[in-house]
Amino acid sequence: MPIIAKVIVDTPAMTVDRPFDYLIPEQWQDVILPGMRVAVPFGPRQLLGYVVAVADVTALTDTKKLKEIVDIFDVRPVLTPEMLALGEWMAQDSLNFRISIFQTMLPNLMRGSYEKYFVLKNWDNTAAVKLFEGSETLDWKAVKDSEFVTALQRWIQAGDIETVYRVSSKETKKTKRALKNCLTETELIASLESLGNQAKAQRKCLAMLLELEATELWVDEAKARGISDAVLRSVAEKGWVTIFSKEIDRDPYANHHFEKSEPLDLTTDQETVFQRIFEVQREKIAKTFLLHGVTGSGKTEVYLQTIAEALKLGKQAIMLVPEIALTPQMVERFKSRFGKKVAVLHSALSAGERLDEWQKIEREEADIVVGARSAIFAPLTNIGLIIIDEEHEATYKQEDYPRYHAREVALWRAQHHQCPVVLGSATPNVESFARATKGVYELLELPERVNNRPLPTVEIVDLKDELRQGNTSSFSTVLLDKIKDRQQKGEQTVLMLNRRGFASFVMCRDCGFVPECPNCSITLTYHKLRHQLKCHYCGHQAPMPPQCPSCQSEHIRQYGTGTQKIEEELLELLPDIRIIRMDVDTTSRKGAHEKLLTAFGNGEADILLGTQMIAKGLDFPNITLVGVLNADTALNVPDFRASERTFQLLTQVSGRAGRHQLLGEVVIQTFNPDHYSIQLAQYQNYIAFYNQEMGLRKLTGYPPYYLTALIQVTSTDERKGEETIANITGFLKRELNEQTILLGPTPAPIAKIKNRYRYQCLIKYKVEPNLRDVLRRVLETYQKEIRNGLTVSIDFEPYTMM
DNA sequence: AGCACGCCGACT
DNA sequence: GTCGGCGTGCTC
Repeated sequence: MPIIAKVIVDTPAMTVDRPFDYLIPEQWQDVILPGMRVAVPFGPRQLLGYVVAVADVTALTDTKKLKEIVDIFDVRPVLTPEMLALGEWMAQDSLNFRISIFQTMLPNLMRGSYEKYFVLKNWDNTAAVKLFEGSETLDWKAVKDSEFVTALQRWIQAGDIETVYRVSSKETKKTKRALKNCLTETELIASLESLGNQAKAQRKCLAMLLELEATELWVDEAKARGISDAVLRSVAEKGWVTIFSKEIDRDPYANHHFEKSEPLDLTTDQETVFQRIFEVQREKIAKTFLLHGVTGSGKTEVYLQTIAEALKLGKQAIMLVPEIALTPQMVERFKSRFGKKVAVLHSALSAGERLDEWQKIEREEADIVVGARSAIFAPLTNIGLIIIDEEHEATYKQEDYPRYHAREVALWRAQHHQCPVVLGSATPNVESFARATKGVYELLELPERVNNRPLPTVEIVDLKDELRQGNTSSFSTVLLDKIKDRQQKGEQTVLMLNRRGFASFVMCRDCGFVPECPNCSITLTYHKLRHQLKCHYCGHQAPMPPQCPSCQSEHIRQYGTGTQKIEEELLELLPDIRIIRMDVDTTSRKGAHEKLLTAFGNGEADILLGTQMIAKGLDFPNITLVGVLNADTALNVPDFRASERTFQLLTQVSGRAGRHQLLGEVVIQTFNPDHYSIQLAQYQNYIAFYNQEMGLRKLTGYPPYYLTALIQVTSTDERKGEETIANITGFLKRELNEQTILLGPTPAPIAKIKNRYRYQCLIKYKVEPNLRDVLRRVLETYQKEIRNGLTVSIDFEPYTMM
């Protein structure tokens, strides 16, 4: 009989990132299992914790220290043994805290909610009774900032009051009012006859109940049939029906109807790819495929059919898509093919909806999970296939704690379940493609668009020439002519404004002064709506100065371009053009994204104007022109992946044009027409891009030729930060191989955020078997410095180095 | 992360 | 003398 539970407690700190032993009270001795959530006393507090193991003995020498588990929150484990093992691996591999990992694996509502309150014990203490306002308890929050804190401390010492810490789960169920018929058919008829003539509404109600086959009915529905609340109350009073709250699942797609779709015929290429994946599915081995298919080559149909095979084999499947591509269009495709078997997880769900979807998976009511990054932790127990669409997308890497890459988690789970992983992309991550050429992954290709649709023709426009010809607008002559042409033909245009590394800022024309955030080393962004300057990192706001604060000149104005400004500019050039604008402003409301896309799909606009969010997943037959207004802003970012990102973005957005009957055209406007990432995007020539990029990576010593880890130090004290990063770099130099390259120490590209100075050092290495141990030692050393406003963080294979 | 414990300066 | 500041160590 296990009497000891090993528990990871809810405190994300290095010193407690290990299991603590607790006694299992007798009544729970065969109830508590690994993976369950419990409440445990931890120091003076009570915390939520995850049982990671049960045992007969404790390794603790002083067994008097053992405390008992005080509460349990689950009847069955919420974390499977697989998830516990995965969590352990993630903790070791990425130096994450175990508690943070477990919490990301589960819906937010399963986290603990904490209460602290006082209980009055001595009612003779009149001052206390007064403060408690005659009640037995007093909430800590109500007094924590008041002048009574010292008095309370005194009373605790005297034993007049006690502090109570309580942890509970936040889970709630959504309920809906329902009515239950308490009468038999004969009783119903009798009651009907007993009613007087004036009780027409009650008669109608009973008549309805008679017709009803079920004994229960939603109150909503009764109302819809013309039975009012008042009538329900009177029949309930007579005991004929009871009204109660019934738990329901929140189904975010409850009001959608999905047309059933059938598998499409596959092209020869699709068939070859499908068969190869299917072969491995039957063999039940862990193998990773890289599916390189040009835009419009029908990757999604292959996904759908391999998933169908997984189901036929009695298995389940996970399909990850970038958050931004988790559009209603995408969900529609899955729901219409697989119906109720699909669970969808994305950031637009409310906490309750997310919990319900999770539970639907846990109860094995869903066999297919479609979702963004964290859906890789879906509690499926019999996975037969994992697909990551647009595998090159940066959103698969979580950049804050716990740091993880969904691709790596997918590979781990595939190993556990012995099933294939399919990484799909038109523009694979350079590292992934390198692995495919080396045979670590198996390369599968879809080189042609379905129905032999040609790729769109791409024209590159040099904005320097436009300027020379005196065109200072955001639209080149070529692009504007083509837009006009489409408008006349009734075809549609997608315009993308690339916002990466780019925002509208303010500058003084006379002295060049640019307003910066006082807390962060970043230029302030101009917001037209409020006529304000805003910092995107700390939220600092300032009014737009009427004069230059530096030279008093009035020639201070906004530079750079936002979608709003583009919209105005275009309306000035083409007054009768209909534009739908998609950016953070117009899509922040729930469902707005879907609404705008539907409107565009219905032909309610000539132009869809947006930021990167429109580059993916759009599939409308009438789009024949794609314009990229500024292709190169992403090139100016200090990041070794800048070219790769630019190439990927341009290729993706170009792929939106001419996907169906009509031919597509693309216009790319740039100041760097000769840059290889732009040149090669013109022909969607991934292989040429890959080769060129690999040459550069080799020369500069970046992935995949080197592995990387980024150490970042932040400090409120500039000197201390500088000192610390220097010490760490020195330490690393001593501990690591001679061949390992250390870039730094240097200030981070954004040298200050929220008044914290930032420094970094990039480790580039080939073989470092002890790297994790060495870095763990670094973290341990500076762990106590957190108190002095210093943080040290480590990111393996970073995606952004800002 | 919190919280207690403990060691120093400035007050009744 | 003691109240309360915050540096340090511990939590099964």
